[in-house]
Amino acid sequence: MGRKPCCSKEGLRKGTWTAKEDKLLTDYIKEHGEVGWRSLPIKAGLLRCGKSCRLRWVNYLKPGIKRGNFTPEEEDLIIRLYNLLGSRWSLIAGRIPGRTDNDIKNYWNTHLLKKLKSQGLEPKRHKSLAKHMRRPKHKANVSSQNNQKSNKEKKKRKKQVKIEKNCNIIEDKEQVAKKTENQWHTQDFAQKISANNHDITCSSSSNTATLQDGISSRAASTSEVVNCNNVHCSSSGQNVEENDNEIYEKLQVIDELLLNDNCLPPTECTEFNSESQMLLMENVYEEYFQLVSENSYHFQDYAHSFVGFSQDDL
DNA sequence: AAGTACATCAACCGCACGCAT
DNA sequence: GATGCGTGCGGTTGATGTACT
Repeated sequence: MGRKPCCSKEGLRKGTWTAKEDKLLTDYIKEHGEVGWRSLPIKAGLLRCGKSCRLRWVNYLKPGIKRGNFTPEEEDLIIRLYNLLGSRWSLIAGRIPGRTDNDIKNYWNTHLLKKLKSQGLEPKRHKSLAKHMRRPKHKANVSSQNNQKSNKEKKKRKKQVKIEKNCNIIEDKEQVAKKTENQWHTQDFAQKISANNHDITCSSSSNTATLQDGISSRAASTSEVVNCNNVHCSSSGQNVEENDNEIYEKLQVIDELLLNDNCLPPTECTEFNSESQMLLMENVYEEYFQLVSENSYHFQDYAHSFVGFSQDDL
């Protein structure tokens, strides 16, 4: 059965937003928060689709959004992240405070792509990465958690079977990939990540609890692929400060990998030949970005030292 | 000044996913 | 398990601005 449209199109305005509409939307969200986009336009007195409202807020009206030119540091970071993640703009945006995915996507398509082409450094598209795209999990509310417990158990098992299947496929492709000319490039990088795998696989704190399951299963599958068995999980009982330190250290490890030229795949090798290594990196960075987004409050100083953003930017 | 080509970026669209029923 | 809803994502479009002839 086909899906209904997100909202009735009849009588709704399209195109550029007026100052009056912006004010209505901003005032409503300031009072009620970012909830219920579907019903928001009616409640706020807007003749707009809920999706349109969300987009306007997220990309333009939301406080903290940076306007204006990108700095060379931001450019550099975007290029590096694109090389690693492909066109996963939301993940890239999550690493660049104040910039939206739409902004970065536009900037990439209109500026950076041309710039790189003119330098003969046109990056290859990461179609295979997009294929494996996964969005971060929503946090379930308390009442629904109990109802879904049994379903979760079933899904967990299903997921495990799927992971095991994927591992077999990945191992086969791994063997093929090992025969390629660029083997040493990707292997070297993957080894560096796997060497630090024990540092970035698992943690638990109140706000990373939903991450635990995903990380554990992913870590198990990826560590199998690269023959790294140092998966361990810290359990509850740690205080918040210890967890913060732990996460902080993990971020440092990954940032080092991200920013150290010696650890990055060479620019001429932007398309990873081994799917398993690609998946490994994807998982590592997904965990990384989740950690950043879920703990951004704790790492303002760290972000500041990292790319020179001021605390006001965060 | 008028017409055209090109550049920019806000906004739209279709799809995928998680969750609820 | 099937279905529908709400949301978020990436790709694309089109309105507007700017440069050029």
